[in-house]
Amino acid sequence: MGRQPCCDKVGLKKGPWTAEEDRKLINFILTNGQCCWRAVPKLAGLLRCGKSCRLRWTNYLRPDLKRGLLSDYEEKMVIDLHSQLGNRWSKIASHLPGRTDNEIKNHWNTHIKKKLRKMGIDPLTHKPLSIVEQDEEEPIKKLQKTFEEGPTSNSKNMSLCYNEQIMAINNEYGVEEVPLIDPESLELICSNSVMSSSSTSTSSNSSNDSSFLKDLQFQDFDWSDYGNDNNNNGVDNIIENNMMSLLDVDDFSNWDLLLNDDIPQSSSTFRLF
DNA sequence: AAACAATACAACCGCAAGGGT
DNA sequence: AACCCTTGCGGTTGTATTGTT
Repeated sequence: MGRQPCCDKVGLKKGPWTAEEDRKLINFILTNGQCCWRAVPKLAGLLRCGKSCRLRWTNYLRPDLKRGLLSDYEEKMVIDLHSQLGNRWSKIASHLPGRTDNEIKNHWNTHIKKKLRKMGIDPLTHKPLSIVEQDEEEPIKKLQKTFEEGPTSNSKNMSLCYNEQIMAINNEYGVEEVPLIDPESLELICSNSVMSSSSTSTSSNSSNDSSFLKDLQFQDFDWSDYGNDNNNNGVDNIIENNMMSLLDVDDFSNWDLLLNDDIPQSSSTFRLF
């Protein structure tokens, strides 16, 4: 028995959203609020599945979203939170108002990972790469030892593929991607982490001390009630109680642009409440 | 100027959690 | 308890853009 698809995919559109589709979705959400995403495409006149609509709204069209690159402060927060929470992007995103889990995940994979590696930090463990490298060199050392121990029944074959095996190990561990540590930058990192830990009473490891996270808490923009009501009164409640959250937005210029076939690219002009 | 490669990010996919019946 | 449905999450892919040769 196969899994039931989230929606009937026959005839549904995939790929990038058009301005017209965005306009339809925004108009629908503005009029009706968020409810039962499965029904949204039909009601909004979209040839998309509900899941796609939800993602488009939460990751791109929501009025409280910031656009543009993460600031240095936000980036530092992401790194600190990631060291404590790991790849729990939604949890990390909850500490960064106006940023989505998807956005943070993408930024992590494209920018922060590289930055950390350049700084000599392993993005996975948040430890200096020298420690990681020592561990990673073990398989290569073992292999070298095997070859140094003299001929065996299959040494001929092994010698033929020694380089390939080294390459395989390097590929597996990404050694070629790992730059040597610049002692200066490492020192800088360490001193920074000492400073941050002394100022926030935490270290960068996975300690349970939550004071650091408390320090990082922003005033939340509360969407929790918005659209979580799935009963029949949901829409009315949403419109009555929560749509003001949307309508309190003090500058609709971005949406005006969008509704005029111009997708907003610049940073958010929406106010958080 | 064209072709190719690298990068950034939007969008998709599958799975799991949670709530309702 | 079992099933169904919706939503949320994290990993992955696809594609547009930018950089390089």
